[in-house]
Amino acid sequence: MIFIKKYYDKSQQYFIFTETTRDYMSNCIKDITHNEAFELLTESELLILKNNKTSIKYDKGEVLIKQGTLSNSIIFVKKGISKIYIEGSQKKIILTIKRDNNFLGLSSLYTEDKTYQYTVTALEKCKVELYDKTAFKEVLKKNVAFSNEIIKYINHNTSRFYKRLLCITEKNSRGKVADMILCLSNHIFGCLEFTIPLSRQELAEFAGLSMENTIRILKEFEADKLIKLKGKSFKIKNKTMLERISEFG
Amino acid sequence: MIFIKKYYDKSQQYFIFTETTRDYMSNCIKDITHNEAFELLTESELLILKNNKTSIKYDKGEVLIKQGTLSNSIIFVKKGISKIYIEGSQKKIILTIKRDNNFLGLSSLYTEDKTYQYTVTALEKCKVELYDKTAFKEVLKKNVAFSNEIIKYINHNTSRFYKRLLCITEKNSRGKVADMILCLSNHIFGCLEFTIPLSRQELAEFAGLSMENTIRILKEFEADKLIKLKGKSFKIKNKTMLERISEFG
DNA sequence: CTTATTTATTGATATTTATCAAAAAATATT
DNA sequence: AATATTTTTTGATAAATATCAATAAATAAG
Repeated sequence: MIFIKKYYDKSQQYFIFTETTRDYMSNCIKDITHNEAFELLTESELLILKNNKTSIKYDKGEVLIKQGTLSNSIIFVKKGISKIYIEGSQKKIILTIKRDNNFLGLSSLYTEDKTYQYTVTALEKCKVELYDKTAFKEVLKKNVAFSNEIIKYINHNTSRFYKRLLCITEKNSRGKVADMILCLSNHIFGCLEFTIPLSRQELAEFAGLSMENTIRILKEFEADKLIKLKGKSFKIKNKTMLERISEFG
Repeated sequence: MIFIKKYYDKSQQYFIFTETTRDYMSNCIKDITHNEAFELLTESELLILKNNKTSIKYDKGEVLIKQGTLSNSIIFVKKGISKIYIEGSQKKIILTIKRDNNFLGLSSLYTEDKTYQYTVTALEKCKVELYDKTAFKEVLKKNVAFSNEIIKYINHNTSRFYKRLLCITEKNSRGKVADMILCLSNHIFGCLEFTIPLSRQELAEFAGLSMENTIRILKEFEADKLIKLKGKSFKIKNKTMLERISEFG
């Protein structure tokens, strides 16, 4: 039987699940793809982008965007998984993991600070298109529907971060790890069995915990038969319980 | 002599400041005002807004925006201080405190989820203008410069949240409290002596700590002659040291 | 002005989580 | 295949922080 430890529950040291109708705040809101935006462009606008486009392939581990450098490009990832993270003075925190058909660098479109706010590195081979920011802005000026679609993507990211901020403040370490596993399953891989392109250290940076703590909780989940682990391959065996740990932890 | 306690510093239990050139990540990046956006509009566009505008006054404590309700308005705060916060299932976290001449609700402009992501309440009397979202979007569609200015505001908020996320993950409790005090001083009140419209509980929600812990650290800062406290009135006596605590804590 | 109620403060304590250290396992290198 | 190196895991421990409880102070209500 699995319980969730709660702070200072006097009557019983462990908290047993009860059915309540709380708002369930998870990092795991579904991500949206960004490819529809291009369909809003006219031939001439597409041509502007085409003439200011560079197609590049990145290998695993290579840096697509480096925090602090001048943001001269808007990047569209056609294929591949990448991690977006902020580098602090002591720690790193992975904001999100992005799949195919996503823009990178939109949050640096119009800002006083002309540098990228985060670093992006490829977690596997990535095929990307670099658009010159000036040209991209030109198209943005010409086409209001396109511009609004871009606002939509930016706002979608923002609402993800609101949730993430709350999760980091509110959830305990088990909740964070459960949430991360569900996030990987639901939104990155879309299935219950997957192999992560992340080290344990990176998992910790994603969960916002120390590596040792993250590992310990993963092992705990394994002992409780919630997941099955083998190196980087994960198998979710009791999704309902993971959801409850994420919700109540 | 003031030291900053560091985790497990073996050689010496307390960490003494050393001059390094680290990136200093603070929540306290300067906020921008949003009134310039209106200057980009034509007469006819201003008229559309004017015809879809309601002017309202809110008293202290009243709710301007409620998380989860349908986002039918874009709000422009002409005058007054308000707090923006996310309500979790167990905790609240104050995202930011906004002054005069700021838009609220921009992050709900274009989203699948048509509800507000956060709650906003007045910390003092507020004079606001409610714009019908449909009309606001109509103007956005007509005027690209306006649209881009709005993107700028949204992105500015985003970069604030990136920093905030990092601060919450990286800083210890003293660093968080020091950072909060500096934020209030630099960007909300613009001076070293100010009276906060926040309770201790709200300060804790702003710092992301428990109320008791927040109070204890405030008292500690007072004992160390960094600040002077009297109820809700604050006086900063050693800004340099606060900055270092925020930086290294 | 007195009493009730809320808010702020302090102290003691428990829990969570990070850190350190060392071993085991996995991967890379020769 | 043997060795070196890195990553992962485990155990022990310390520090940070939250919680509980009780008191003090401030504010509101009668």
